[in-house]
Amino acid sequence: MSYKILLVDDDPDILEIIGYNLKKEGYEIFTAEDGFIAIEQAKKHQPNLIILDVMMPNMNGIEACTKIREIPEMSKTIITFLTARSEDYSQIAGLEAGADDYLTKPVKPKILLSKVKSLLRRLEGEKEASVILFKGIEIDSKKHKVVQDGAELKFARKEFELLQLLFSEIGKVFTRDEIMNTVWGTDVFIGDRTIDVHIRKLREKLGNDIIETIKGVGYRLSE
Amino acid sequence: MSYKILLVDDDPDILEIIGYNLKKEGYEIFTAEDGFIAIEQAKKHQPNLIILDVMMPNMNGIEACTKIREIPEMSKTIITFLTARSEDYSQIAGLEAGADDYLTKPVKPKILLSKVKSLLRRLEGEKEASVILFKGIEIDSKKHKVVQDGAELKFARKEFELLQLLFSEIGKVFTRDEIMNTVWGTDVFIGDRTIDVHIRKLREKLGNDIIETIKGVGYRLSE
DNA sequence: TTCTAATGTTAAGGAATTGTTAAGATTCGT
DNA sequence: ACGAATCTTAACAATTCCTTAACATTAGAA
Repeated sequence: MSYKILLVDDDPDILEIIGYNLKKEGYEIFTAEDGFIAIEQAKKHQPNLIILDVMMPNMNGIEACTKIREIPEMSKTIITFLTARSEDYSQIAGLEAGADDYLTKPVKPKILLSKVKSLLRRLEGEKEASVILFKGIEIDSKKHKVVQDGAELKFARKEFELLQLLFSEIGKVFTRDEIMNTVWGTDVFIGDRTIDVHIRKLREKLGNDIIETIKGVGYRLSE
Repeated sequence: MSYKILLVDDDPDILEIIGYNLKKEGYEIFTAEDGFIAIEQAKKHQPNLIILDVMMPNMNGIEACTKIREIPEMSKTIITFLTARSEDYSQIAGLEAGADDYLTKPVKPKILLSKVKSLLRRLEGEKEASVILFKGIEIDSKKHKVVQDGAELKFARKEFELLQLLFSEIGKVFTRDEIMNTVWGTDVFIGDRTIDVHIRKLREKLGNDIIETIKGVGYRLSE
């Protein structure tokens, strides 16, 4: 299996150089030029490793790291910082924000590669995913797999993301706004009925007594 | 607040190693060497997280987990299993016994720590669990759920908002103006009877001795 | 007590929200 | 680039909720 790596730096040259070296080794590379894009990309691609520049416009690396760590599916992702010098400050703040390691600029390709390899080795023994079980439904977010009473059900991406959201806090009511912001993102505008349609698809597959409508409020899993 | 963690394993070395790493992070650690002791310890210390070895003499981890889950005060406790890899069955059996996650041996300290942190992060959100309890009525605003003596009652949106308002300050008299402004907003004009009708709906569902009318003033919960 | 303003009750119509369906648009994998 | 899967939209149906109006009842002042 090829690992996915997300590179985040505001300097396109660095993205280019590091990206080139990592691609050559067979990794799948995504890039982002600031913290906001990084978070989007992280959600979208669920990388195994994120290399995050500390100093960036908009949202700096430490903030971005904190935000990414708040995403449940991202708890197993390894995050490493990229700092100009090995400043004490960034090491401490970075590690507290949930980073696993840090690299210093300028990055030498050989060092980078051995570091990346050693970081990813950690994942080898760790393939298991966070599994949620509720009402005979088992959701494995890493494997993108849902099993109900022993039988596997197939869900398309948006469906699965919606499902994950609802299962992330069993019984909580998720408003349409929350659903939109989480599943579709804050900058996408979709019609009113789109969410209904996806809810319907979920009910079609899971049965009608799993997802409850709270009219005027939102949807929740019925306990 | 420091979290309490209960470690359960029949191998004292593992208790020692994991315990050391977690203590270093500021967690309060308790240990047990088999399922029976684990249950005692759990009752005594009410830990936030239990890390439970599956294979143990006397009582194995799955049985222990089931028993612990039966203790009402322990319903919010997070339980995670510790398994030697490749025992697939224990994953399924474990999750059905009520575990939230599982770790595989051998455990690497950094992975353990990030896992523990991410598991405990779940509790953060639940802490502000906006649940009010009064006269056998439980209101959970996050879940938009009302339970009276174990049975769930359904409330439409406006009803629920009105209910929340009354329960927000038990015993306080809320004037019609206050109710209007809070539940309907300042720019909506509704007739005189609308509030009465909603109050009536609440009484219909909750019983007549919960909400009191103070004529000429407003409504309140009767203490 | 009597009278009056305030509140209680009921059912019905309309408003707002959600459900359903199928077709067109988009994305994805090969 | 093509077909298949997925996503979005729009039109309409179904449902639930909110409000109102008309009338009944009650509490408290005179």
